[in-house]
Amino acid sequence: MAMRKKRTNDPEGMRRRVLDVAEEAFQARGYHASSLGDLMAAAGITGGALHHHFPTKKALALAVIEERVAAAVEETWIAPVRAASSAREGVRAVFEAVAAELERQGYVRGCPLNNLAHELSLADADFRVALADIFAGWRRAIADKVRADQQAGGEGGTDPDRFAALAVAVYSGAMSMAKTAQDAGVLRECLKGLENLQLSPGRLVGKRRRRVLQRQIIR
Amino acid sequence: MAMRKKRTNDPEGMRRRVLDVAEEAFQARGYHASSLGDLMAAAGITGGALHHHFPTKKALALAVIEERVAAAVEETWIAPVRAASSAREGVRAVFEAVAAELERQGYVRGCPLNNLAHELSLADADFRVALADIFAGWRRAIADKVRADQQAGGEGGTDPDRFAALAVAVYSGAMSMAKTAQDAGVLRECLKGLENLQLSPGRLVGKRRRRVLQRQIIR
DNA sequence: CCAAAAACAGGGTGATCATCCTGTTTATAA
DNA sequence: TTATAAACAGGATGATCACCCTGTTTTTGG
Repeated sequence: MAMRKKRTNDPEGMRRRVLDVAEEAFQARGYHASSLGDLMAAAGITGGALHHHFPTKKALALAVIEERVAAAVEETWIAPVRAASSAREGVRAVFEAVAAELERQGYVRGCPLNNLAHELSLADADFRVALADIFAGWRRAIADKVRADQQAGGEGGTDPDRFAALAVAVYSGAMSMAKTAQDAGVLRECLKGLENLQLSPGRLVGKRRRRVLQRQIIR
Repeated sequence: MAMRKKRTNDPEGMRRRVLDVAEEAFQARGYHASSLGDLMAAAGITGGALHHHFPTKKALALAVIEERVAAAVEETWIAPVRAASSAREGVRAVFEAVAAELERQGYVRGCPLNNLAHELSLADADFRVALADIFAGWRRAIADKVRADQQAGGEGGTDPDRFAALAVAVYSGAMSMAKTAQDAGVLRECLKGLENLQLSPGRLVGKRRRRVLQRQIIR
């Protein structure tokens, strides 16, 4: 009697399921608190399959960062800001949408990028660079939108890079507090502050100073 | 021949040394990445001594949060803001001082409170509450200073709670980026934005809404 | 059709980790 | 002085973890 297929090889699907589970676990419990055994059980896969697609836990986390976290920032922040009528309106809309979503679901897991950035930036240089690149792209998208507004005649008194840094900082910090308090209200509070924000133009004396610190990853 | 003292019991000193190395390790590597073996070796103590003062790792972390992290926020933020000529000046001075210190030491370890908040808030309710209390005290100190400024005739158009939330959020978020980029420049960039901040008064229609989300700690 | 590689299964392994336990030394109180 | 508790020493233990290895099944390329 002929044996039926015991397995259906589906490498893309398998890889996607692993990333799904890992993204979820790293967001909810963090990198170190998520064991590969947990992930294997949650994804319903074996150690051999996991090791085939991601030889180490670090490789898996790097894939989560570069593919999933970056995509989440793109979807949640960059695309909406680009599509908005202005940078200010885009930032406002994202804050509003995130606050509404958090209140709807009833708990706050925090920002995926900031969550991993805090846990992994000092642990490994590859992690740190990957995460820093996402922050940079996030800020650049907002600053570019401000510059586009200025080309269109608006936002005369706003320094694009400064506004972008402030928007990302306020969101990151507000989300940190919201997660710790399990209360999304601080997001709305901070949004109101940002809405009333007036930014004087950056003084144009010389290029913006940028002092990169010497790297030193501890132990 | 008489045996000399083999040991000098010093419970306070022992406890302090454990907290010293734990504070340092949790800040540099995080809670889960710091093993009790590492801490014992760094502090030069035995397992028996550690277990005597802190029966579990969680108890040790809780002590670090309640005694050391809270004290760090008090020393770095609350006391300087209270002593400043105004809330705005206090916030400015702290940003400036922290940025200068980071540039001096050449690397960025991030904010102790935010570091632990991100890793532990969702992991354990006791951790979360202890960390949320520190955030609350931090914001309250700044808001109180704004109210004092208003009693003295200044800051007429600023909502105290809103300004405090924004200041803490900007600092937390800027520090997150500074840590990930290993570059303190974003702190100065965000400070400039805060300096030019104008906050319209909060509308006084009714009490400030505060919607506390139902608790749901994952797994 | 037939190798060769890719995809997956599943048990093993050494290391690490938090906690516990028994015993010894030091301080305290009666 | 003496009993009692606190303070510390140091090894034991069971669980967990990331990674590896061998073998089997499926797909692919010639």
